[in-house]
Amino acid sequence: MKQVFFLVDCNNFYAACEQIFNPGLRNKPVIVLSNNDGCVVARSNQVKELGIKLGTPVFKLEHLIKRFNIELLSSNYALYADMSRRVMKTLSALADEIEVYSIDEAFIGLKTDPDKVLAYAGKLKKIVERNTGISVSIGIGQTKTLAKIANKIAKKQARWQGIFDLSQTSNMELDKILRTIKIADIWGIGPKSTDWLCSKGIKTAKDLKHFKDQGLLKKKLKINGFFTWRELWRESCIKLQQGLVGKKQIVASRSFGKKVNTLKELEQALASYATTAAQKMRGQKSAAGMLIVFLGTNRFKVKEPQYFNSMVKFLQQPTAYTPKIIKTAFETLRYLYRPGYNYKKIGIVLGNFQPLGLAQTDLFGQFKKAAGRNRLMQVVDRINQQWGSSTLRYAACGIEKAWQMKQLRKSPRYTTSWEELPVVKA
DNA sequence: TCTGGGGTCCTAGGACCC
DNA sequence: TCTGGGGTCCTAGGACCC
Repeated sequence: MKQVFFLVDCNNFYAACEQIFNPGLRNKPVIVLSNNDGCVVARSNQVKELGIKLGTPVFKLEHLIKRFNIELLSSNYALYADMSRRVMKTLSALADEIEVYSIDEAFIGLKTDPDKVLAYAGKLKKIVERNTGISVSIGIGQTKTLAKIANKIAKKQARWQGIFDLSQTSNMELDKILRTIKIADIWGIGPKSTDWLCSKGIKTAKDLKHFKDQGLLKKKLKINGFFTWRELWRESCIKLQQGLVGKKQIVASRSFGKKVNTLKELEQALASYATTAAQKMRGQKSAAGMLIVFLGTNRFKVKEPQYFNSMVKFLQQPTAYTPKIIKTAFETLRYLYRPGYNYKKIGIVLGNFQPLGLAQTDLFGQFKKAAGRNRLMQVVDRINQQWGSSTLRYAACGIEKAWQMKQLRKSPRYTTSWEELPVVKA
């Protein structure tokens, strides 16, 4: 019995979600766009083959889009979140230890006989695909870092059919494979570390593994980089994080779909994001002890005057009451606002969480008031959950919302809205 | 015209206390 | 009047992830 990690990663997740519910999109080049329909966040295989990179602004792709008849879609997070939940639920039923790592990835930890590893991975893959329609790739290794690397290989090299195992390779074979992995493709090694390592002549995962000066490594890449190095030697340092972990902070922010320069419009947008963030926070049963408001101009317009700023505000009483959060955010915004700029973005961060309902209060009267407010918020959340997210709104969020982001190509919420269920024509 | 959004963790340095 | 060092907490900034 030995400990192995499986990294299960959905293939082209957002594009795949769209293709499941719209068969006309299958086997076609599909791009899913970021908010405001700005740049590429997901691609179907056909688009990857065209060499289109993640993050490319869509206006740079006009010619390719026409030439190859690429389908463009706005991102539809309600759909992706629901599909993710289905995938993770299926995996959880098949695994003792699971860490949901991102919307489309999960680590699974297992103690097993080496000869059963591949069969188990095959079972995971088959059942997820059958239950959800989403195809996955699985990488296996004695550490999370190696499982990540194995997953890359499973995805890239078709002959492995979506499953690649590094847990049973000999040390010599492992080094041979690590030689083919570029330093920038290692989990935990970002652009800064890549630059530094390359300047030292370290270009592949094998080079890093055999780098001798551990002291220097620790000094430059810090403790996490050192863990990465040890994980390449099959020593597990980064543990599985199981269970539902509440967020430590919650951010809501968007770029505007049009020019915004009045305080009034900024307030409306801020109130809307504060509402979203507060609702999310109550979903994890937290109350905020702090909030940050930030705003800024469009950094790509180099000829326009630029302004970025943010401010932290601590709340004497942690609160989950949306009107209080909006009010505090407005006070903060008034300090930050400068007239005469074209603003591109505003946002709010909630943090310093305390469990909802346990918030300390100094006066009995305050306590009673807080209980009433919690009940009110529960009712609002439940109504919005059942009847659509904007059934009950705050007047501060505005009615017209000219600043709202552009999403001209959004698919229906097939799985989360009764009005938008897919209909099968007989 | 058009360039995403939402997170976590680590560390250095300052403030403060004893 | 002189003189010290250790510990903790907080915060801002950096780096990284999907």
